[in-house]
Amino acid sequence: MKWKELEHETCPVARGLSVVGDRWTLLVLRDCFRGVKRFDDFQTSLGITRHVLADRLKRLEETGVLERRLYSEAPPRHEYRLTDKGRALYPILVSLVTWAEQHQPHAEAAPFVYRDRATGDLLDPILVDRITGAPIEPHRVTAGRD
Amino acid sequence: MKWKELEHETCPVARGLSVVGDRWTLLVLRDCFRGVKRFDDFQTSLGITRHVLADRLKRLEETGVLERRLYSEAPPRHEYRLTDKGRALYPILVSLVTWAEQHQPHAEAAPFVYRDRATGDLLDPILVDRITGAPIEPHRVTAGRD
DNA sequence: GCAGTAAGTTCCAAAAAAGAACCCGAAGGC
DNA sequence: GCCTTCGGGTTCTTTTTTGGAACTTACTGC
Repeated sequence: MKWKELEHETCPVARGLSVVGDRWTLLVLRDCFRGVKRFDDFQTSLGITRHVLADRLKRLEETGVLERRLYSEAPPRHEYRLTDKGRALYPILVSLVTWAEQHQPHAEAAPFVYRDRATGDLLDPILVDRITGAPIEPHRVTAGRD
Repeated sequence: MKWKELEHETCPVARGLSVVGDRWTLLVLRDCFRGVKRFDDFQTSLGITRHVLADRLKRLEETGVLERRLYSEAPPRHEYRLTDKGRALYPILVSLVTWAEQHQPHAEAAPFVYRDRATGDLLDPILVDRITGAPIEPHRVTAGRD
């Protein structure tokens, strides 16, 4: 199976990965959520080569995750912003961070945490059903097509 | 930045991706959650080359996500099972599936859904705080080190 | 008119993945 | 005994992707 063919797979994992399954893409998106918008800021923040960065930004724009907008006419300058589709990736990033902090911790760095912006309370992210609030765990659910 | 160096990054996104950020790894894990355990079953299910599959399984074992256990002495035969650390990746996979179904849908296939195994009710996975139940969204939270 | 800046491109070398064939140690059929 | 099959890999060779650095374009400020 080639990478390009993934986007037309019926499996939703494969379709998701066709957009964000690449080595750099989620790191680019992490920066987007941190407020990074410009090419050179991504580049210095990530240490990615300009070549690969240009390609990833183009793909993310093509898939509708980022929007490329002109913020200066002369000289032409662009910035990249998350679309609604892009912001909807947030739970994936938070789940990844939570997992990494718990199971792949860094030896020295202080723990990385999420807090409620209003109250400052520590948050403990967990996946539940929107209606019942029941936790979503492998042994409690079935996955499949309707 | 080289890929191998990612595992010692302080950023939790980078550390998480050092384990699951690869093209194939999450597809292998998808199969694990579906109950696939044997080398050849992964290979035919994924269409991955045997070479790359052997490498991914080895890495996943090394990082403690999968456990390789002998189920036959002669000839020696192994199977791969999720550890607790591996099962803890479930929210990432569910978040990815949910995002893909909503924003990257397949033209023809019936929708892919999660159901409560006991009641059969449709589930709508959402990330919330374990204590308060408040949804975790970019504009409501801050992310950083303690 | 020279240096600096933002956003890329281009070129070449190195690393990783694809694809296919091959290997090993049983076990089963005949 | 000999041949084939099966599970679980390893070894090739060829493409594709990355990495690294230099070059381009269109301004601005000094």
